[in-house]
Amino acid sequence: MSAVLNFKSHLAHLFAEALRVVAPEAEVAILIERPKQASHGDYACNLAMQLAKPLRQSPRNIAQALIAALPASDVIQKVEIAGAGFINVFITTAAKQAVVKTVLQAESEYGRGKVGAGRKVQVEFVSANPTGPLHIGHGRGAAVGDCLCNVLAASGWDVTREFYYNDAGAQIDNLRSSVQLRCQGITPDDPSWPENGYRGDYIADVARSYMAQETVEADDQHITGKGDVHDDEAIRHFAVAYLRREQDQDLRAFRVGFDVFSLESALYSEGKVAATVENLIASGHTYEQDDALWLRTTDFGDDKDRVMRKTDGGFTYFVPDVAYHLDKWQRGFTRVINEQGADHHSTITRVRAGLQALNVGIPKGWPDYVLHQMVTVLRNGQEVKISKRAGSYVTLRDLIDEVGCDATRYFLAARSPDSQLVFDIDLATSKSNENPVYYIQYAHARIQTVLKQCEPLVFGDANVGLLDSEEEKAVLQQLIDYPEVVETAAHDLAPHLIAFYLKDLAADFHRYYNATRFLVDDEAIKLARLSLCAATAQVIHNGLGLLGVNAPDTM
RNA sequence: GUGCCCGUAGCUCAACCGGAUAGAGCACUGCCCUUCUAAGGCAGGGGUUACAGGUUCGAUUCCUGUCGGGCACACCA
Repeated sequence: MSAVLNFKSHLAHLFAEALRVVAPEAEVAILIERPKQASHGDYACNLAMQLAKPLRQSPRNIAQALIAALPASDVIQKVEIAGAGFINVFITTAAKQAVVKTVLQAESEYGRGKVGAGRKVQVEFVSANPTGPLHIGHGRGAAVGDCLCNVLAASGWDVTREFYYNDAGAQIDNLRSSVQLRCQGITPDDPSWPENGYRGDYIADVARSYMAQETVEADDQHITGKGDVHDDEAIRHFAVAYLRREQDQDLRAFRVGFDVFSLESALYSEGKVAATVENLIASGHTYEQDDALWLRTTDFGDDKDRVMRKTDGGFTYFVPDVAYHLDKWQRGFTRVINEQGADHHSTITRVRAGLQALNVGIPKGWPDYVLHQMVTVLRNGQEVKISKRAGSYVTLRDLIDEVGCDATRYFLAARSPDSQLVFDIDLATSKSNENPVYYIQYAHARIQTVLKQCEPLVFGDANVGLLDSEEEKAVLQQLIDYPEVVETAAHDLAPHLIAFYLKDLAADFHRYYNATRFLVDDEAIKLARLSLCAATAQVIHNGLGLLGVNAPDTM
């Protein structure tokens, strides 16, 4: 039996052959697509319409010639010309049925591809400042970033997940002074509370813990509170460790892990910031003005030059950022993707400009960025304003506790990062049935229940040729599509495509389930149907795995 | 004012980097459980794809402009 399952690329090759015969000179892209309507076949090619102009012939005539030149293939049942000149291809049912055995043999490997070819890619995401708990915006970054990593890994990339801590700036000093004031019993409603001090209750928790001389564990370090109200350095050290621990715990509860944690403070202590500044000066793209050092970012597409070293001698934040990205490059990551909130988009130009100015062979558009738009939270039909300073926000921890990890991850990852997201807490909790994640998980659970009643099952003997109802063909086609969906999600850096796909697969399965009885007397039919069920469950399992969502056996 | 993202059914979103009659869910109406999980399925109504032009065989998709929403435009991070 022919093992061709990637019909799209198979057909593309066939049409390329036909094109060489019909119009060897033509330079057109061969595009095979899935028609929306079943009557238009399984796959369609628009080559004839594209060739109409250069060949000065009618599309239908060209289509006729292309079909005549199309090499034979045992997966093609028939080819038709339709509409203005579409070439519609129908795949034999037998070729589609083969997917069942392929899935059952490959198991969790089904859908994994080799496009990445083992190349290294580093994905930086979350990268929250250690100045407070993770909020829902970080949650979106965590969900999107983690799924993106999973999808890239499934496409054959060697993925490194990295978290960058801005632990060395003005906001850290802010944190320190806020904690210090709390240690002294001063609260945010006191008139002496600084304008930009952190007001959240968690600051009081940090202060209490510090004064009680508790020990926190973060990043393999044990830090014990000194209890000394006047030791700035000890307070800063403890507060950062305390909040990092909180973030680590939240991320673990969200099932997100990292391979590497990078610290901004380390870039300073290891001299990487100083070295980067020296190299930028040596590059000739800097100048002194008004007692400050400027980088001529306008040489690289920025709309104005940027200060590197302030009049007070400190560096602006993007200088360590450039040093950090140079470090990524020197670690051998020719591909880097930064997943961030859209409120950081102005940094892109500056970081890239700094890297270009260094002139060390870094490509112009490096690194890549995936920016997710802002998340609005609705509670009781009202928007919850997120403000870290005012201390009002919805934490990731709240969401995990109230909504659950599965639903939260799905909700936050199931939308294009380019779109703003409205997270309605009441909808996600009180009416959790409406959440599509349950719809998908339910399909998986239903299958497991059915399979459990017939164990042990040996699908090797299953006659998949018996699967030819409309509902069965729809499910088969979905299973065939899965590897391509994974590949597209990785290529487009669009993990939400997995979520949409799973919803469609679940819908086709539920339709099949309602229309068909599996546990029938005819053993051959029963085994064939159960093999399709098992293959469907496998793909749901694999897809949900990419989203970091569980595939439960019972609900 | 400048840059980036978005605008599709009453609501939340799709439409495979230009394709054929723009699709789901929620909500609304009516059906389907003595048999595998009804957290499910079937049927019905609901649209000038914000607006106006342009590009071409063909536009929700690309280009220009207008309107509307969000984000960012520091010697803050």
